Amino acid sequence: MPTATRPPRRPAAPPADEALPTFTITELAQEFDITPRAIRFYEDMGLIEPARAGRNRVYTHRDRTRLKLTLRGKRLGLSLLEIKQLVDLYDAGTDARPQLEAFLDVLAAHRRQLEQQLDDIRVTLAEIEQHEARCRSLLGTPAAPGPAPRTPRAAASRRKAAA
Amino acid sequence: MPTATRPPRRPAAPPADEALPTFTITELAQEFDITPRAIRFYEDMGLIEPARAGRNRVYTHRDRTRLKLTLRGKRLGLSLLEIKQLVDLYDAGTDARPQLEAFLDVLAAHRRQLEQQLDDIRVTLAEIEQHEARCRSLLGTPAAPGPAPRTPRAAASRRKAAA
DNA sequence: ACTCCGATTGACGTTGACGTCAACGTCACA
DNA sequence: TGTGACGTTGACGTCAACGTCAATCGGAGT
Repeated sequence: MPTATRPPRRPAAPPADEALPTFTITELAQEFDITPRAIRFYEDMGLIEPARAGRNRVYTHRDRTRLKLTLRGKRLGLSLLEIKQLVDLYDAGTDARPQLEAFLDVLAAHRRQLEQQLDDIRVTLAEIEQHEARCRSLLGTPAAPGPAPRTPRAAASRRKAAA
Repeated sequence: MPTATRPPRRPAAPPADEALPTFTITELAQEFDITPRAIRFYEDMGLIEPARAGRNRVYTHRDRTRLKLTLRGKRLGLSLLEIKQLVDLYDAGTDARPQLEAFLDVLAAHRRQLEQQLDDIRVTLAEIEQHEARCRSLLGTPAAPGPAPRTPRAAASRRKAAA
C-alpha cells in the first residue's frame, strides 16, 4: 500500500495479469509530491524508462526506485545529469575490470562529497543550536524540545523540500 | 595569511589605516575558488555589501564570513534567496519578541531539512559501501582504504564542488 | 606620455529544471 | 452521445545562477 486509501481507481489494470504491481504517473506524482511534468522530464533525461500501455506510461517497481533515488539525489543537491550517471552505474551490474576500477573512483568521489556535506551539516547544526540557545535565553524559555528527544527519525511528509 | 605567498601586491592599501585586514575581490575569488563574477552576483542578490575604495570593492572580514556561509549554503543545495534569508536572520541580532519566535520557527525548519539530509547521506553512504564491497570482491581486492582510516577530516582543496 | 593590468559596469547569452498552454486521444459512465 | 477526468505530445516560457563580451576607468611601472 504505497499511498493511503485508494478507491476502486485503477482504470488501466488488467485483472491480475502478472501479479507485479505497477503505478501510473499521477500515483507516483502524488506519492512523492511532484508534478507529472517533472516525472516526464526525468524520463526525457533518461532517468527512468517506463513501459507503455498503449500511449500511457506504466511504472514498475524498479522505475519507482529509480525515481526515489533521483529525488534523494536532488535533496543532496546533485544535478539530474550527475544523478543519472550514478544511478546508471549503480544498477548497471558492471563486470569488466577497468570499469569496476573507474566505478570505484566515482564512488570515492561521491563519498568525499557526501563527507564534505556531512561536515557542513554538523557545523550548521551546531550554529543553529547556538542561535536557538540565544533566542531561548532572551525569551526566558528554560528549555525547548531542544537537541532532539531521541529517535526523531525524520518523520515523513514535507511541503516542497523545505526552505 | 589567508592565501599562500603573496608578493608585494596590495595596490589599494592605505598604509596601516585601521589595522583591520580587508580583501580584494580576486583574493576572495582565489581563496574560495570562484569567479569575481559570482561574487558580484552575490552582491547583487544582497548577500554581501562590500565597502568601496573609489570604485573598487573592499571586503571586510564580515563580508568574507558571509561569503563563506553563502558557499556552505550552496553546498547544502540552498538557493541564494534562502541563503540570504537565513544569513540575514543569523546576524540580524533580533530582539523583538515575535520576531524571535519566528526566528525559532525558521531555525526548526532548517534543522529538520538538515536532518533529512543527514538521513539521505547516511543511507547513500551505506549503499556506497555495499557497492564498494561488491566491486572489491569481484576484483579480488581483500580490503581497500575502505571505510576511512580514522580522521579523514575532509582535507582541503576541491575542483568545483565535486561531481 | 604611454602602456598595461586589474576592476567595474552594463548587456546579453546560456544551462538546468521544470511550468504552462494548446490540441488531441480515450476510456468509463450518465 | 456527450462529457468529464486523466494522459500524451510538442512548443514555448521562466527563473536562477552565473558566463561572456565590450567599453571604460584608474593606478603602476617604463
